[in-house]
Amino acid sequence: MPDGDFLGGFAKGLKVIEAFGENTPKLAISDVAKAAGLDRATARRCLLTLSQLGYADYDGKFFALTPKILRLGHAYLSATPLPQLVQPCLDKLSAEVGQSASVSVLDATEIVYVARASQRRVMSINLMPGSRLPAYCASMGRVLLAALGEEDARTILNQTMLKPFTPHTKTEISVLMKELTVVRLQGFAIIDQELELGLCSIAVPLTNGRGKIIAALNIGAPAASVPAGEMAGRYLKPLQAVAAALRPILY
Amino acid sequence: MPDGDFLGGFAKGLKVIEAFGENTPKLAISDVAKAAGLDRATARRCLLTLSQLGYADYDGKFFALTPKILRLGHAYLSATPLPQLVQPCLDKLSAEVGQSASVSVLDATEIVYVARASQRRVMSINLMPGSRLPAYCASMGRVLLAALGEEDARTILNQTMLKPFTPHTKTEISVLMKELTVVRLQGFAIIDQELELGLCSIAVPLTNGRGKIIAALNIGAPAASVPAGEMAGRYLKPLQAVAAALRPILY
DNA sequence: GCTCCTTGTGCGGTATATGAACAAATCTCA
DNA sequence: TGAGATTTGTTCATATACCGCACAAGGAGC
Repeated sequence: MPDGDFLGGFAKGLKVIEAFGENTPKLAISDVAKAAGLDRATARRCLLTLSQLGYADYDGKFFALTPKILRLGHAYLSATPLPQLVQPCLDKLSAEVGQSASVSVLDATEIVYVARASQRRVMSINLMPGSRLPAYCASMGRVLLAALGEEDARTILNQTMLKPFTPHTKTEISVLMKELTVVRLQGFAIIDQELELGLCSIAVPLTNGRGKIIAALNIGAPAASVPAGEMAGRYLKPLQAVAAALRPILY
Repeated sequence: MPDGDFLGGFAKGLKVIEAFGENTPKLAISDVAKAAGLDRATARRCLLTLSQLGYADYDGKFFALTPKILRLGHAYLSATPLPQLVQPCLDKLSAEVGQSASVSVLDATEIVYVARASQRRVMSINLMPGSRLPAYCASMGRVLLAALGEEDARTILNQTMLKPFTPHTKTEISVLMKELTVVRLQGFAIIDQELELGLCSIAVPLTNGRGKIIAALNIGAPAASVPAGEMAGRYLKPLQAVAAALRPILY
């Protein structure tokens, strides 16, 4: 069924790149074929192409991506206005409150960090632009899901593997939906150690000049020094000030 | 001429993604075709495919990449051991000396940041994992070029657009080659405002367990607070300590 | 209204995907 | 250790989908 304007070969190649995930730096042809759901012959040609273009290395047995592959993602970060516009504000905010600050957008069920100013590390995972977290248990995720409206948010939650990262993680759709309503009303979201023990965070939406919510802004802090109850008191105003300052320059 | 194992279509698709560069967040079909050197019909099919897969947005006139495209590059950062292994050391180093520290690798004529711990911002450009700088005028670039050996380094310099970013930038191949010899002998490189006025940096190579240089590690500091002459005295030992600590765990 | 530039669309020739069959390596278990 | 079993990599023929050209249609600018 030739869709006319859909290039199956290209799509398969992209799947091959995505086959290289978290814990799989080096993959054999069959591994890739399995991970991407492709025929081994097809996977092989994609990999050899990547290798010839310098996007992958091949030692005769395993393929591994090269740093050149970063060009693809970096095309977005350097081309899109959002990361560039918010970075200076993020730096200032982070220095002001002495905690890490980040901006992220929604991609399906995950939030994607597009800019970040990190203070001392409090999380076990290392976040950077391009990093992803499940939306349902991240403060920015809650804000962005709330912005979608009831129905769309529920659709996304239904697609999500709701797994408890800590004993505090909320994993029931009804509970999460109620939480989203609260977030929508109060205009911010607070996460108390739902993603990682010892970590609290608070997020507000970033709206563009026309009032559309296009991203979220947050501050994360160690629960030991800033209990969840104090997050709003300490950080809500600075966050809202930055959001207000950014509004006119965002599109 | 069917190369047997090379997928032209896939290669073209990747070129289309790379067409979205620095100052071109939104591109029309013809723009992409021109930038990537493709037929308009081909560019159009690639773009529509990207759009159908969710990697790009199409408003009927312009295409723009979506955050989903970051999955491609992030596959590398999260899959490759190097960034993960060095990040903790980088954080410690950065906190210790109170300056930004980074690790990068070489990709053709450019260095690519694979990990970074940033202190207050001193550069006008915002560096993050995936960012690129020309190798010839960056301290880590000098280290990595020196590691290549005379001949390969010269080849790369010949491919490079040697442009003076500041009055201090060295742009003559003979001068640069001599500089590389010095770097090779002394085991580190210092850049004094060659990339940006007011910025000095010092870099050392990172070797793996078998003695091969696989990356470079640097510290950048404002020239105002740390003149170039003091860079080595202050930062060389900490850098070398980190490099030595990393050696056994790098492969 | 005219031109120039851009976009959308069919069509033929050609390169590419497919799946099975073969070869080579790796594993398993005596 | 060695032979069979299993997985893996590669090759090949054919049906198919893709490439690029040329033409038609839609806007933009003057």
